[in-house]
Amino acid sequence: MDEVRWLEAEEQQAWRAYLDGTRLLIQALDRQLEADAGISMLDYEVLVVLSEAPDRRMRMRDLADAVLSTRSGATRAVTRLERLGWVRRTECEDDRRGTEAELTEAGAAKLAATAPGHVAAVRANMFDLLTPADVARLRSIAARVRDHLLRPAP
Amino acid sequence: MDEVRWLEAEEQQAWRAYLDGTRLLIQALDRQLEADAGISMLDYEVLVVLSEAPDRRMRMRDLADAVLSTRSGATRAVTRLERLGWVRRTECEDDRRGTEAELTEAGAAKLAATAPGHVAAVRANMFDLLTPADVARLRSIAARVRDHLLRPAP
DNA sequence: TGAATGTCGTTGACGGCGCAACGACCTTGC
DNA sequence: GCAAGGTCGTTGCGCCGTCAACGACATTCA
Repeated sequence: MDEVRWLEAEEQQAWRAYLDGTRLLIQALDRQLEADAGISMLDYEVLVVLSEAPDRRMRMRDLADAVLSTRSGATRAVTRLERLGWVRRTECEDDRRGTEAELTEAGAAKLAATAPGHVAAVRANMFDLLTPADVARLRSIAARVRDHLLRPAP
Repeated sequence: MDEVRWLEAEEQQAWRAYLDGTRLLIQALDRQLEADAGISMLDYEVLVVLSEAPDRRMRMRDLADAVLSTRSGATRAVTRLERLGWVRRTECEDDRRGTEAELTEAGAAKLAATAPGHVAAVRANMFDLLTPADVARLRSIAARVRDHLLRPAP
């Protein structure tokens, strides 16, 4: 191990602020969703991803990848959402191992009812604090980090 | 509820990239710490916070606040770290309800051994991808979000 | 064709975390 | 001085997530 390149003061502060700000933000959004819709953030993301998929359906594997979770995470999320009636399971036609998750009408309605409050919270705690230039820069930064870490298994 | 101000395309992309990039980054750092030091990110933060405290000791309540966790989270983290010998519990002198957590010599050594790898990972997955202007902007953005959400109970 | 290898989704075991409730202790206000 | 109410740290409970292992099925390749 060579000698260590520690973080500069500016980097240190950026890192702490990023860590703390992110944690607080996610917590706040999770609470908002839990309180207003009785749903977790992962569950919400599953609904969003499904709602944007062709025919509102997706294979479990693709769903897991889309929400950056594991297969077992997807299984359990879909099981929860299925119990609530927002999602339905069907078998794949071309691959008899496969299962597809499909957004139900009730699920689409739930999402439509939940989205405004969530978006409002995202605005209030994030975008209302940012200038357009901030947003552009943040998008660029976050995309770089994401793509860097996504390269191994895209 | 008035009509909804949805996210602009640019905001939408920034938001998704931020969410995904953050999740991947935290995962990567957590894995690195787990693999190289057998320690979680919260545990690592506890060690860092303690190492920077006067006399390397802190009350449980302050510790919980410092790592943005709950009292129970702090209790369990300290219990874990105590079992490993990195942290020691002592009673408060002026408040007989209180408990203080103190970083041991072994804990300080552990932190010194762990920090270089962690910092390297933070660099590799984040700051090496950023220009100085990016860092300054990120710091500003994150600080705004953090302070906004910290106001209710500082 | 058929065996070896890989992938799919699920499950059991395990651990982390928040919530609520608890006993112990402190503080306030009369 | 003391009762009422607040705060401290801990713990039982339940939820959620990952990991490892599994049976079922697909794919590959000789």
